[in-house]
Amino acid sequence: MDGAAERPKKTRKTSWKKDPKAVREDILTIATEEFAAHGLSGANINEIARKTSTSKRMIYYYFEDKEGLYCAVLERIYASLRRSEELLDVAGLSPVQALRCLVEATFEAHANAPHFIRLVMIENIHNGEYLQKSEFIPKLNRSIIDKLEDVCARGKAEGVFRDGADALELHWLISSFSFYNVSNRPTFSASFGEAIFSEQRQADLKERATDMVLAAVVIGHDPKSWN
Amino acid sequence: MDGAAERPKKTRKTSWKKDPKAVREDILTIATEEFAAHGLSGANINEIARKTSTSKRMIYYYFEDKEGLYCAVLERIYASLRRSEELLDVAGLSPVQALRCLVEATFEAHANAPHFIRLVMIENIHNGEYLQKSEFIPKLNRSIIDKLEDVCARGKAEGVFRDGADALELHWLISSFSFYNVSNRPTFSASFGEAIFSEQRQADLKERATDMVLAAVVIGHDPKSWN
DNA sequence: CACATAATTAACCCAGCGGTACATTTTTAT
DNA sequence: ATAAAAATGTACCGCTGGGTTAATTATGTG
Repeated sequence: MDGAAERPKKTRKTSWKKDPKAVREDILTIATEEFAAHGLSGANINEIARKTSTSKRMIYYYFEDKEGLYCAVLERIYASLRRSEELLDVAGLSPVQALRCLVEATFEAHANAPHFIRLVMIENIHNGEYLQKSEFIPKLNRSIIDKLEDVCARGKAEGVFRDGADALELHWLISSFSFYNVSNRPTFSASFGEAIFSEQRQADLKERATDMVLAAVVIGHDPKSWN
Repeated sequence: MDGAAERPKKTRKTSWKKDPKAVREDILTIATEEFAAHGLSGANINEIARKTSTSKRMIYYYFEDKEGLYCAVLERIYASLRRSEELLDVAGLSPVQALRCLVEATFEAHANAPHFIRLVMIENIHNGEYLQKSEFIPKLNRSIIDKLEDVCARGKAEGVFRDGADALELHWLISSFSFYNVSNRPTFSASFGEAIFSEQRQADLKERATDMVLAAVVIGHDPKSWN
């Protein structure tokens, strides 16, 4: 009706700071929570923006689009977990003790990184297509394999590990129960109760699983002889 | 302009069959694929309807809303997998052979049920909230635990299994690598290559993992004595 | 200080998608 | 037969949410 009233008064904030690095980090931190909580399609850009100390526009400014933001989140959390793996030093331990240490550390690291677990689950739902695009992710993962290979080699040299002991297979195995223990807790609890997720039972499980990994590589018994 | 033309000719199909059961099943089959492929929020009702031989209206008629459809899909696939577990009969085997058989069957069942795996992953992303609502799911899961308990009891009675052998822990362990092997294949491949997913390596892995489970329960070696 | 450029804000757009209204047709019960 | 109930089709709606436009302010550089 009133033509003059159409143009609203542009009463903007007249002053604000600039801090690109902090803004980027802020967005990534919030986005990590939201993607971990709701998945790629489930997460809401408006909601992420709202929880941020900045605006939606900045998300698109820095990350292009929703997928770009998701990729950045994924790479960041992968890098942070792998970096913590690199800190492990088992060079001074005997092969058996070194392996024991690696298994326990992996189990605990997974238990303490729920966001990482959830994001990896989500990425698997998407068939790993975003991880595949990433160039530097494969390089990151060498560290843990290198450590396991070293331990295997030493164990074989000392005559305590069987010849077939393989670093990649060990990693597959160790990761599997460490990951599953966190990732599938909801459905496992729903089916079988929460008992095994008590602190005590988790410690038991960790020990049992560790023993088992050792049993898989240490010479001294022959599963084929059992019946 | 033309008032008379507003009302379109209702040239409907003048005859069609009714088959409620088939329509319901058709919807569930398509919905299973779509939810497994795209997740709860990622799946699209219009798309599901399009792939169905019926209309969107029928989805809401039978399943109330998107969540209702998702729950129905989840219960259906859970039931089908558990039903196949019940067919396993290891009562005639020795405890060691029975356990071996159960582990291998579980590993293979998971490898051959990608939709189930993906839906469970998705349900875990949603913290198992829909599974918790279900009344008959917990009952379904008794079967496999019962079998493991029976095997454990027999193994202990015969003096071949250690005293601490626990059915639930065993199930946790067996499920973990069986599930992870399928669920995390995309990210694992992206990080470490596809090598271990070849047919041959999978068979090796299955055997190795089975040996390990046995090592965890069979008396005859002592992990604590290793160093 | 001037000016280009980087960073930021506010307001808006619009397609896609979950969900519904209502008419219509088949089946079933009496 | 006939009416009630179950099953189905068509068209539509409103809002959510990813993405954009354009203006504005801070910052670095010669």
